[in-house]
Amino acid sequence: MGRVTLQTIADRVGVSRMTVSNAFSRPDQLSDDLRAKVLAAADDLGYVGPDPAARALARGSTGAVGMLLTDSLTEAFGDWVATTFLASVADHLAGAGLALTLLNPGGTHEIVPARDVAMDGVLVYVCGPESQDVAWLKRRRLPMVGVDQTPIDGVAHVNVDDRAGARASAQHLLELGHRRIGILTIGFDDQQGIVDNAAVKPYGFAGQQRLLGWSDALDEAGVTPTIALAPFRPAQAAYDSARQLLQLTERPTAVLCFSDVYASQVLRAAGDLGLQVPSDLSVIGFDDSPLAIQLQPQLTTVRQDIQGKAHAAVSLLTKVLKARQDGTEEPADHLLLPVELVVRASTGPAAKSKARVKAS
Amino acid sequence: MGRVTLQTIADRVGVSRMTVSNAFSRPDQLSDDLRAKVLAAADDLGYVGPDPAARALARGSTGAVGMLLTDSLTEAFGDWVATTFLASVADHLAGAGLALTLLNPGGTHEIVPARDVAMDGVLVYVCGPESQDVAWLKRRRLPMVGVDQTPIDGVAHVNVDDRAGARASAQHLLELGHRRIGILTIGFDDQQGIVDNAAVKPYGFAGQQRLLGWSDALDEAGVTPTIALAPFRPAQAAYDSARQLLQLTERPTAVLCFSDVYASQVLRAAGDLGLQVPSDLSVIGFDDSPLAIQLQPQLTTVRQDIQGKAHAAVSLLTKVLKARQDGTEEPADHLLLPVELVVRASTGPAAKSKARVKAS
DNA sequence: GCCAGGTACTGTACCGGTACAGAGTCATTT
DNA sequence: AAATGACTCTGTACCGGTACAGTACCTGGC
Repeated sequence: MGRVTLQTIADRVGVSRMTVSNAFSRPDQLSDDLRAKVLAAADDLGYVGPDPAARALARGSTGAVGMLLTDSLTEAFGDWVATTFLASVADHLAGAGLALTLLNPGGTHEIVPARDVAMDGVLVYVCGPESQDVAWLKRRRLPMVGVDQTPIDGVAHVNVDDRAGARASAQHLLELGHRRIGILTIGFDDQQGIVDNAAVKPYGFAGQQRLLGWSDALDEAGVTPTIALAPFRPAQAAYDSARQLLQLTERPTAVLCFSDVYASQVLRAAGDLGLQVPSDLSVIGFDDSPLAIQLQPQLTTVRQDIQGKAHAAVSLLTKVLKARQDGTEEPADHLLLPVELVVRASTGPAAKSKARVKAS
Repeated sequence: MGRVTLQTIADRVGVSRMTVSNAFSRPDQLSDDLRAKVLAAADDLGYVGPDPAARALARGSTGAVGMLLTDSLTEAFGDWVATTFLASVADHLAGAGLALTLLNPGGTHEIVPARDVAMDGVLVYVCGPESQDVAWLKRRRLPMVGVDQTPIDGVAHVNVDDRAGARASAQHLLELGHRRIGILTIGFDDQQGIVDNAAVKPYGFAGQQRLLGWSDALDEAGVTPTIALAPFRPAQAAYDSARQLLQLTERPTAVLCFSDVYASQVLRAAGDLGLQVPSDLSVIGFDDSPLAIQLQPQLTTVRQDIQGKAHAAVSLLTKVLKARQDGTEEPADHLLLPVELVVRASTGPAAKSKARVKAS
């Protein structure tokens, strides 16, 4: 007994293969009676439905879109922002009847998912333009939307206004009277601790944009921050760098952080050093993750709307998909989503007396 | 200018289409010289590689396996166990050169991923046997491995020895002298608070197994627990149920919890009621998530090896895949992974005096 | 000098569908 | 009575590859 295909059913019912195909895929193309008969025969034969692989070839669409992430997934899933985004993307895609395929980058094997997996389009999340996988995807001319990364020419993008958010948070500190300001942001794996401002090269697009934003405000006020870096993982690295910042002779009265997670390490370091937040030290995070309100004190931070980002990315991608299908021009918009400074309890006025004592 | 296919390249180089195919897919089938020439021509024409969809049809394999989860992903990603498992699965699959496709269950649309997406096999995580999506997958006769769920006949499974873990944790309490024991476990959405023991029907396979395990030990000791339920979300529900338990006249001296998250809510409720852990109350969690050591006091809990579970599931699935390909018999093993009781600071001897006073 | 066995390439027959342009049939319009 | 059009169903030509069984040629062994 061979496999059941459209032809098997067609023979059984005594119609053409095309009619059986229509029974499944275009119900309006045949009478209800016949269709019922066909479906009954199909069911009887144990036919499940048109073979997805064959259909994908014939139709030119697969019903799945890919998602490329920089790191191994275990890495990415340790990050609240990435996880939340991914989940939200999957849910939004579900609404469009699309499945989400996770593309492991690299592929030491002869198999490179970005080259070898069939999909209708792809979301590229936090990947540099130099990524090999992105190169494959581009060569395939797959409909593509980049998210939270350095824009690539001719590709649609969704980004968050990291720069404006960072600017606002720095401005907030300035308005509170802070002048000795530390920055704890994300570096490459080999970067750790306080670094020369001229040499700072944060990791990733968001890292760069946030630094630019902080600098926008601080430069304007003539304030030169002290910058410390730490790789994203392990968390301890951020703690160590935070501690370095807080043990400077000219200890900052406030620290701007790359993320809420970094900020939590600053809080921990502050606690361990006997510093009160916000009276001795103000701390600002980024993202407004759930952590922000769990921390003691609750964190002043910059909120980004991750669900909104996912929604924007999915709808932009489906737009590109549709344009590709219709043969119309494919949008290559660069969306920039707004952020919002959320002031909570971790920031307060600069401690003037102490600052003077130390500064003199 | 049409699309570049194998034929385009074959014509250009003056060889057969088959030779071009071999140049890409079976390098040993042609001379290095010719292969280089073919690849150069391909590159020149902007050919990316064999079309994945066509290849999938011809070869009968797609390079991706699916993963079916009960809930929406946003739901699942709120769960540390599920997230960690998912990430680990993806990473292990990467090692086998496979991508992971997330199958949204249901599909209100005419599109049902479980039926319509091409894949080589599928992991089914925490889905009941009554799931429609599982039914589709079974009808497709896809190689399949179930994880953390009620075993389905003829399907390979990976489960954790929840029952033994629960038994051990209850035993631990008994050995510490506890006789008034509360249980806080997972219920369906409409179940909340203390319920009649006879009527308890926990949610999901793990929930049922853990209850069985606790009962194994408690029954043997002639102890009848007080059982409270709470849906998995929101977390507040577990808190409310925990509070009910702790405000009983005959307050339990120890609480067994479905998960570390539940246990954390018990700790919180205990704190709010002025109870000291472990002197007034012992608490045991399940999973040994990172939360367990973040809590104050650190949690006694049952450790399950989630990475190991992912590894087992992936290698079992690849085994089934291989058997399918080779035409050999497909394994339908039911693996049961061991767990381990980890005793930390949240459990201690039953407070005898108090117990007597209240009990008298 | 003949045969065995390799290597390098080709021809044919699929894989299992879908798109699209007919071709009948029958009721309605002019 | 012929034309129009809606409704059903069919035939053919792909979609872009891969498997497998040749065929032709070359090399070495006896």
